[in-house]
Amino acid sequence: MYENLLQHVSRRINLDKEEEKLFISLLQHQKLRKKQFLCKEGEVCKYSGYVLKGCLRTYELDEQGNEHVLQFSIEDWWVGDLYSFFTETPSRYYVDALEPTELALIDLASQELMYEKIPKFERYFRILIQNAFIASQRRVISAISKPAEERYLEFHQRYPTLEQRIPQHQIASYLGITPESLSRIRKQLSNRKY
Amino acid sequence: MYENLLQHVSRRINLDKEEEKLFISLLQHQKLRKKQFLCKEGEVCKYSGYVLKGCLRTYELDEQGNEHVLQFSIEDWWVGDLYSFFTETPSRYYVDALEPTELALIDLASQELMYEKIPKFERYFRILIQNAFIASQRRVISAISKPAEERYLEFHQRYPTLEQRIPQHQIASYLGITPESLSRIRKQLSNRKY
DNA sequence: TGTTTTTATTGATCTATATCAAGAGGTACG
DNA sequence: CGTACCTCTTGATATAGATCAATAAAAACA
Repeated sequence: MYENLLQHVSRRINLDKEEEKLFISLLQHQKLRKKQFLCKEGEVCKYSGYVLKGCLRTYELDEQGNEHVLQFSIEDWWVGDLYSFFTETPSRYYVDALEPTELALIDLASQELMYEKIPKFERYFRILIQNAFIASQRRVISAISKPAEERYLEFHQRYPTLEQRIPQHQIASYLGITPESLSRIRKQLSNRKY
Repeated sequence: MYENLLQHVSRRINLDKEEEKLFISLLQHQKLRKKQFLCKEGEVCKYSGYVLKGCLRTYELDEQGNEHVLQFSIEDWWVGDLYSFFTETPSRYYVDALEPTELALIDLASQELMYEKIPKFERYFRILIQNAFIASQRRVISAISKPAEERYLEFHQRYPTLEQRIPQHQIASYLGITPESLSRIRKQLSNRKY
């Protein structure tokens, strides 16, 4: 059931069988149907989740009620609001399922237990967060410096599989443009190709 | 000389005297004059730097030769291109000093030695990077969903001291707008106050 | 299978911000 | 001390992308 997750860990650090067992024992399995929430704004995000199957989105709702997608999470990614999770304060984000989804959840106490019992777990998460941070910084640069078409092309090239699975208007939201604009951009690009 | 840095570390993890000594022994002290570079695009970023004094900026240069500021780093922040540093690949960013600056540098081999000898160092950097990641995600949301004036106000409120030290056109670049626009936004705001 | 909901497209118009151009203080420096 | 060069401001105009509105196709659903 957790083969992928254990492999994901073992690509970064080496766990012996005992350690693997401890880790697994701390996980909870959860299924979400489409549109179900992993967590909501105003609630403490109690879990970090490893996506076993499916796809989720993390988004913020602004005062006018518009959704702004912070990220998509598919198989073999961790999902959750890190800030809310670690500080146990109310989250500013919603996380919901775009597809039927299965997760391996870990709560804060368990995560801290892991850090204590198996210090190299710090390394595992340090590496993951470091990569996420690097990617986030690149997205900042894109967002502040590049026109919509270029941002779309970057997304298209970096996440070709995501683009298949996810409705266009969600991608538009991730890119910071309206669905109408993305539709026009795609049209222009496909005209230009021929 | 490194009191602030040691305090910075000790607020996150506990080091004994021996460990502190090892850490300090791996640091190199560097001074930069205004406009000098810590690293440049195309070069491997050999060091992570802890800012002892001064202020730096990390920026990207686009094809048209425009600078886009990714971040400012003042006292008690770490600076450098994490991706280039850890992968030892050429950086896409420039890092230079906006003021006369002093840094405590650590190279990759030393950092890895620290991780090996004092595993809790993983924790120290995991916590720092986690906080940086959280902040970066918030900036993404701002950049893709909020108008320039609001982004400026957020910056103004979050980094009031930075705004004093840094030329306005650098802040404009950080916000993803032109210096002209920032000038007009500030004018409007100051008119509205009275 | 018919009905509702979601998703994508297209057109007309509007607006926030960019661009281009000029000038004016400040500050650094030869 | 004067000359260069940063830095900021202001005005005129241009434009990328938003908004509003309508339609239609596709998917979900009962």
